[in-house]
This record gives sequence, C-alpha cells and structure tokens, in this order.
Amino acid sequence: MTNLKQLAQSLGLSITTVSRALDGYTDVSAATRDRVREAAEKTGYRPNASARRLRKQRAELVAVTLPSDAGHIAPPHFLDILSGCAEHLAASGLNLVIAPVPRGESELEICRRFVDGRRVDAMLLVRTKRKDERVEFLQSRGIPFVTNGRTESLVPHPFIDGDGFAGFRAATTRFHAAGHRRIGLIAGPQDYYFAHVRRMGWKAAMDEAGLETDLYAEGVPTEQGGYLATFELLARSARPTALVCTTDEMAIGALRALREVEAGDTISVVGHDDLPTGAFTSPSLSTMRIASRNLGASFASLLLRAIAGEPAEELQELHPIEFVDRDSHCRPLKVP
Amino acid sequence: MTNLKQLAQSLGLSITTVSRALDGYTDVSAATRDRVREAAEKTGYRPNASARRLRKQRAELVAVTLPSDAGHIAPPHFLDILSGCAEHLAASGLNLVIAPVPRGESELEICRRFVDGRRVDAMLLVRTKRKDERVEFLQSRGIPFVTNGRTESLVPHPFIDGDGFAGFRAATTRFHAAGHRRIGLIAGPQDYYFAHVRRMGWKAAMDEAGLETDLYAEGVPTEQGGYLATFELLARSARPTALVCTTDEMAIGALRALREVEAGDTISVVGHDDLPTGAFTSPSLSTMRIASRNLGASFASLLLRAIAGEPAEELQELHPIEFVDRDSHCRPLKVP
DNA sequence: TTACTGATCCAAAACGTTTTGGTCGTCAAG
DNA sequence: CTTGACGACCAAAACGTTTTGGATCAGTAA
Repeated sequence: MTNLKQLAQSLGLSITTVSRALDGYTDVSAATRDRVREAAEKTGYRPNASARRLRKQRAELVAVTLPSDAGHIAPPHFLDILSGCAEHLAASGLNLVIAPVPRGESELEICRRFVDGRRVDAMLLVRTKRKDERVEFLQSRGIPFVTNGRTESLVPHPFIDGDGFAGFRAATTRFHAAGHRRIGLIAGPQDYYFAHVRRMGWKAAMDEAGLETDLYAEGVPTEQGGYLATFELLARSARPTALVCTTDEMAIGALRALREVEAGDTISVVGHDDLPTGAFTSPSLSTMRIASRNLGASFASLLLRAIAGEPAEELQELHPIEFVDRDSHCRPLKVP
Repeated sequence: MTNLKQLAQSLGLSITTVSRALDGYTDVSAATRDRVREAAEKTGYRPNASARRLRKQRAELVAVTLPSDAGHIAPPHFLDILSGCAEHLAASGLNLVIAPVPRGESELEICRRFVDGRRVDAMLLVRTKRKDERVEFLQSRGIPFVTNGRTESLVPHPFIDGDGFAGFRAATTRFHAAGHRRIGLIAGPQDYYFAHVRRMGWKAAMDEAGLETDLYAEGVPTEQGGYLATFELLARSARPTALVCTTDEMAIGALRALREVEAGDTISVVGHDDLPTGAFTSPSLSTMRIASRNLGASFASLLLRAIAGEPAEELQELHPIEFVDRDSHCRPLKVP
C-alpha cells in the first residue's frame, strides 16, 4: 500500500534518505534511521519487489524444472527436498518457482523461456540424463545452475549426487558375500545418469565376483515398472535369488510381484531412496540412501554460490550412500 | 541480452512502435509489425519480466505455502497437483512459487511477506484448518486466493475440496451393510478441516446404524500415526472388525500393525487418497479419491478467475468421492 | 482552400526502487 | 581566516517496460 515516496513525504525526508536508512547505510544519522524504521514498521512498509528487481537487475527467483515423462513426476520425497531448498533460498531473498514441462514442449524450451526473459537468477535441474541438452544450453548462456545428478558433460558443472556406483556395487557385493550367486538388477531407463551409474555399480561387483550379468531387466522407474521387470527376470530359466532395484518404487513393485509367485518370499530385495513407505511394506524394505541430511539446504547453498560466481569445480558434491537394513534383503536363501 | 531500446534502434523505429507491434496493436501497419516480429525472433528478444511486472503492477506470480508440521510435508501425490497447477498457470503467464514455512515462523508471516511485498498476485493455501488464520488475513487484505480444503470461515472464499463427509459416510455404511458392527476410525488431527469432516462422515453413518462411536483413535497423518492409532484400537476390549482411515498413509500404517497381531488379517481397512503405492501393498489397499482428474488445472482455473475478480461464491468446488476397491476392504469377517 | 478522418508513428510519463554524484553546514587543523 | 574532512542529507538518473496523449501526413468532404 505505502511506497517509499509516501513514507518519505510523511517523514519530511527525501526518498534517498529513507531508502538508505532502511538499508542501514552509515550516511544517515542514528536518530533518523530509527525514526524511519519505526515509521516503516508502523505503516507496514515493504519495498515493491518488482521495482527492486528491475533496479538491481536480479530476478530474485530460481526455477526448478519438473520432468513429467515417465511415471510419477518425481520421487515422493522430492517435494521435501524442494521445500528445504526453497526455505534456505528464502533466507537470502530468493524464491523458488516450479516449472513443469507442458506436453508438447521440451525441457529445453522451458529453460529458454526462463533464462531469456531474465525471469530467474539460476536454475535447478533434476533427473539429469547422461547427455543433457538443458545443461549444454545453460552452459552456453552462462546462467548459474545446479543439477541433481551428474551428466557426462565434458565441461564441469555444479551438481549434487549420491555415489550410486559405490552404493550398488556394495549392495551387490553384500549379496554375494551372503551366498547369493544369481543377483538380478531391476534397472531404470539407461539414458538417465542415475539409472546408468547404478547399473555400472552392479555390473562392477558382478564382474569382480566372476558372475554373469544376464539377470538384467529394465523398466520405467515406478512400482509398475519394477513389477513388470521382476516378472521378466522370474521367467528366466535360472531365477535370481536376490534383486537389486534402482529405486524404492521399483522395489515395491518387485515385492508385489514376488508375493504373486511360488517361493517368491525366498528372494531378497534391496531398493534405493529410503521412501517413508518402505518401512511399512511387507516385508519391510531394505534400502539405501544418500548419507546427507537436508539435501535441500545443500542445493540452496550451491545455487547461491553459483550465483556468486564460484567456479563449477568447487560446487560438486558426491555424497556416500548408506544402507538402511530392514527385512527384505536377508530372506531365507533356500538351497535347492 | 537485447532490450526494446536496442531493437528499436536497429530497426529505426521508436520504442513505442516496437512494443506495440509485438503486442499486436492495430495502430502499427502490418508491414512494420511483421518486420518487427521478424527482428525480434531473430535476435531472440524477450521482454524483461521485472520491467513489465513493475509497469503493469502485476507480479505474475502465485505462491503456495507448504506446511511442514506433522509428518511428511504433504501427501506424496501433492507435487503432481502442484505441477498441473503450475502448468496451467504458465499458459496465462503466471508462475508458481513454493513458500515453505521456516521453523520458528508461522504460515501467517509467510503470507504477509508475499502479500505486502507485492510479490504475488494470488495465493494457494493447502492443509486448511477449521479456523485458519491465513484465510482471515488474506480476506482482510483483499488478496485473491484459493484453498485446498474448506474452512469454517463465515465469509465465503474460493476452495476446492472433496466431499469427505459423504465419502466417509458411504464407506462406513458399506462396512455396515457387509455385516460389520465394530467399525473403527483412524483419524487425523481434528483442527484440520479434512480430518474433522471425514470423522463427521464416519460418525453420521455410525449414528444412522445405531452403533457406538467409541472405536476412535487419533494420530498424525502419516504411516507412523496410523500404525500407532491402530494398536490403540486393537487394545480395546472389543476389537474393531473394520478400520476407516483418514489417509492412505495412515491406512498403510494400519495394515502394517495388523500384520503384526494375531488374526489381524481378518480386519478390513479402507483409506483415502489413492496413493500409487496403495496398489502394491499387501493386501492391496482399498481406498477412495476425489472423482476429478487434473485437480491442478482446476486450482489454476480458480486462481485465474479469482484474480479476474469473480466473487468467491462462484469459485467453490466440492467434488464427489469415488471408491477404489482393491483387497483390503473385504477381508474375511470371521464370526466368533 | 479548409476542415476533418484515419492510418502510422512517436516523445514522454509512469511504475518504485537503488545508486550516483553531489550540496550544505560544522568542526578541527593549519 | 582558510582549508579540508566529515556528517547528514538529497536531486536526479537509471533499470526496461507499457501507456498516454499527442504529432504528422495523405486523402476526402465541404
């Protein structure tokens, strides 16, 4: 309602002085500063955001593009991450806008709209692909951005990722140590970096153990995808005795499939993500997760540092993966 | 990069004409219009969002406040709704910003920050309480808003809600018709409108059937809350034979609890929300849901109409609830 | 010729900040 | 008394649009 002009007029001061008083500059006397601040408080003055943004040439906004292709829009815990990120950005005066991709449009067009209209100061990209055109575009434009997940881009960019390779290798090795020899992988689409790198982790462990890597099935990263992929593996002549699943959702689909076949309850399962629901499935789902609390805050921090101009090399976080052991990973290994 | 001034200069036209040509006014000739548009296309001109917002006195933004109190931040399918909403808002040039509530701050302060800084044209409120201070504030300020869920506010406001009363009454009546006499309610916190109204639906059906309404337990609306509340009911002298649960997450917690007690598998369960995971639990979860596809688009539409100034009375949508029958609602009713 | 119309175009104002580049005293040092 | 420094304040520019209120000119009617 009130603007700087009115506030200044009511105080008998210039706009300049009022503005600088509120911003705490030293060239206004303590007395006037307090008087101005009190008046601002009383009238509930808030600077007009659009005006400040125009003047300061900053949008005070960060956009996150939401994929809407396969299955659910994003893992269920994703909103929590976004929320944490938005909360920390807000502390620096930035707001987070969500940018879903309308059908018929590409994620690239969205990026372009936000970047070229100078609507954002930075972008957050999720569900990166191994070769990601959004990354290339933003790099060419020189817009700060952070990705959730790595890419195979030759020029480095800021990212946060879990060490899926190490996680899946360890999970597979663990199954091997427990006596399993036929360890299957329920994989996600291989053009996604996370799905690919987790597969590579599984493959490395299998190679090291001298085991065949033929127990492999791919599906969309949803319950349904895991369900179907599991049936695919169960149809093989030599069934798996353990399943490593790329996501918890796929693992929940796998558990469902295993309940529907004979002796399915003898097959071990492990997922990835630690969805809250996993603790309440039957059997409760053993899984793994990024060993980092408040990932959202990390994203916010990296975004702010990227905006501040820190080089990409210093803005890369690869977090270790930790196991969450429940029941599904150690089901009775029946010897035939 | 390019702005109107540069574009105008390169064309030998005034800023005014270029601006009006791009906006399709009739007072620029077709020839210049095309010439301008072509040049704009070629240089990739996009109007500076901040400048337009300042001039037009519209923020071109809508904020949604994200609660972060009990359990998860919001139901897992919530991001899909937001995404749909954002997508349709974007078609009208509006972006959706998410506004989580930092600890130590109230949702009211968030609203105030966005509204008084003229950062948004409208707000979207979720998880309404029966008496909701955010609603009162926005009404007093005259800012357009839409709520997800009703309130007990005396002055009408735009909302979208499911008819939880009818849904829970029908679900309870259905259990009664199937022979159940001890039908329990796993309830959510009663200061939330949705939790309260669902309870009232259950109570109405119980009253109509002449049954006692003592099989009632309350908890936070999460798996854990449902899990604990179920044990509370199981400890009663007369156990329930059926459980109506306020949310699917609570129902999933209930199923888990039932698996852990003797004859727990004889107790029927129904939830609400139709979470994707419900189809993959054991037993698969019978539930109900708002019989409306693309709720997000409805929110967007109502927001736009609220901004356009339509009266609140015309912006209220109460959607019917439909059942999603799977396995958990018709478990063997063993007669003692 | 004069007055009016319609088709094009444009200069300048406005939106509400922040920042630049001052001014005007007062006071201490020279 | 002069000079310089400093404290306190302010006018005006700038950010990039959109919109207001014309201006200019050709053609047409009187």
